[in-house]
Amino acid sequence: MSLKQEKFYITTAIDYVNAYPHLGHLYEKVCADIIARWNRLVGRDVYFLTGTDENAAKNERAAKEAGLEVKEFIDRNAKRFQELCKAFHISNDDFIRTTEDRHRKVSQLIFAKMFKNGDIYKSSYSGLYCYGCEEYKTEKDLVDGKCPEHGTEPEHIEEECYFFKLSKYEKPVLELIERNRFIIPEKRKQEILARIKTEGLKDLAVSRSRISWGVNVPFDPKHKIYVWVDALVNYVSALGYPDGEKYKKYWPADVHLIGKGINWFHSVIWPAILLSCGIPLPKHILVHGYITIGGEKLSKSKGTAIDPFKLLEKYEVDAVRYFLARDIPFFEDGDFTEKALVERVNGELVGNIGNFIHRTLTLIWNLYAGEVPEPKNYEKDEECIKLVESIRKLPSIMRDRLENYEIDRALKEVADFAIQCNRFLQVKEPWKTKDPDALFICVNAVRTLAIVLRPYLPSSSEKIWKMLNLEGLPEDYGWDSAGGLAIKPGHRVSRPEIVFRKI
RNA sequence: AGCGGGGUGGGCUAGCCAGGUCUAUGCCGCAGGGCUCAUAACCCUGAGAUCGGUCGUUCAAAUCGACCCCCCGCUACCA
Repeated sequence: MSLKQEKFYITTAIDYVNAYPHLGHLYEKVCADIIARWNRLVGRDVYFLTGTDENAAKNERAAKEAGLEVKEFIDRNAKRFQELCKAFHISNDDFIRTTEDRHRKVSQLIFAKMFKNGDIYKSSYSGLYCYGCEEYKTEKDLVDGKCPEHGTEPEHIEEECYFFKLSKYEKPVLELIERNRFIIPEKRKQEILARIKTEGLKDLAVSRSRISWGVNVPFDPKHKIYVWVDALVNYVSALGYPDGEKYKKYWPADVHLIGKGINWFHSVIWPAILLSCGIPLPKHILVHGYITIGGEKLSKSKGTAIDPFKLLEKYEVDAVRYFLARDIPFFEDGDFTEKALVERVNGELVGNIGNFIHRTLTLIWNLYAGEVPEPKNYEKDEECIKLVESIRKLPSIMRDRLENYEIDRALKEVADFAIQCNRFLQVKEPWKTKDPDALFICVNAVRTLAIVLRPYLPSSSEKIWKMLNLEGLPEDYGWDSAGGLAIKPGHRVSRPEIVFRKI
């Protein structure tokens, strides 16, 4: 059976580099990583992309404030985002920076293509321009009609720029969105739908003059390509569009994972751009919620933004990953507090999951010198049957959850499973009864845990796997193998070590 | 304002779409007990909510409908 391996291309939004990464950036990457790793585990050929958005004119200002050259400034910050990925074990296959040549030339190519297809025309844009900020302001940016930054009234000016005929694509885009599960979840789909229906699609200004940082419009270098158009292109430029091998293999994207704030660009503008260029459309726009800190929105100015690197000084990578995946409802906003983190990790990851793993292995050493015992008749014992059944079902229950991107709920299934395992031990009391059946099943339950935790807690999963003294890694056996009793009697396990420590 | 989502024991939360099995789930916390293999872990029991309010549909509503109150999100550049 040599079925062609199914491919799976997932992207995160690319991050603005006008500041250092915060918890929200990390959250998105962790979620994408879990999805990517899970898809690898079920056997798909995964390509996982993340990166940075570096062509925004705002970078100029931010750089000036930091007292650095723009290039120097964005290099420094982009590096920080790359380090973030490494530090949190994000398994991205590539990291695209939009200032790279490979991106810029595709950005220009796409723009040229839209132009060639008659979807870009020159007109004039008028708006309120703040010379201090060097950018247009909208009404709501202003405080008492003044730029809050400079305290000056922006001037009403008019300039030539290029427009994209977004309006032309209203119908196909609407049809696309009405299609089931293009935008996930439903809630976000309704928001966009409502907006298209009430406002309709207006042509979009896609070039800016008066700025010096950015990508030139290919046929008119006095203008820079609008950052959003440029940014979205990263999803194909990173694959080597138009004729790169990776592009041929992985495009269209299966999932664009984004925050709710940029849904419009991904669900409306991006498809319109692709339609204009005759490029196939992505399959799903997956919209997650935001993290709040103590109930407040993340805000750099209020100082509520949390530095993920600081977190690592106090907590282990997998503790943070566990909390983010488990406590933040994937499709909703979720609150971060250190108290909640500590509680969740100590109570659930350490107390339940970790403890079960540890006590199982300890029991095997205490009672059987590290050798998995030969079971007698677990097929006839009611308690045993129940747990074996849970082992068998867990991967498929989680699969249902994960196919729907219910990352948090899938992980809850793991926690519930561990609780059941602990109860089972309590009832069977193998330390008293010396019942070999209980431990035979438990050691297999530990193996199940190692596999299902693999996407969430890659390094802990590996530790558990090694402790069980199993060959290779979970991915060599695949997701569904988690449902079996693959550890046979006579197998020797290693001495238990603590995997999850209390914090 | 328009559109969308939500209000469930002290905190968080499941259930609501397909009404009865909800005498409402689970976690944290609290009170008591058990066990002692385990990282003072784990297990059991208990107290605690009439499911935002009012009215209605129905033999039957947390679940459906109407109205009201409150919270949140989206409405062109914040993951």
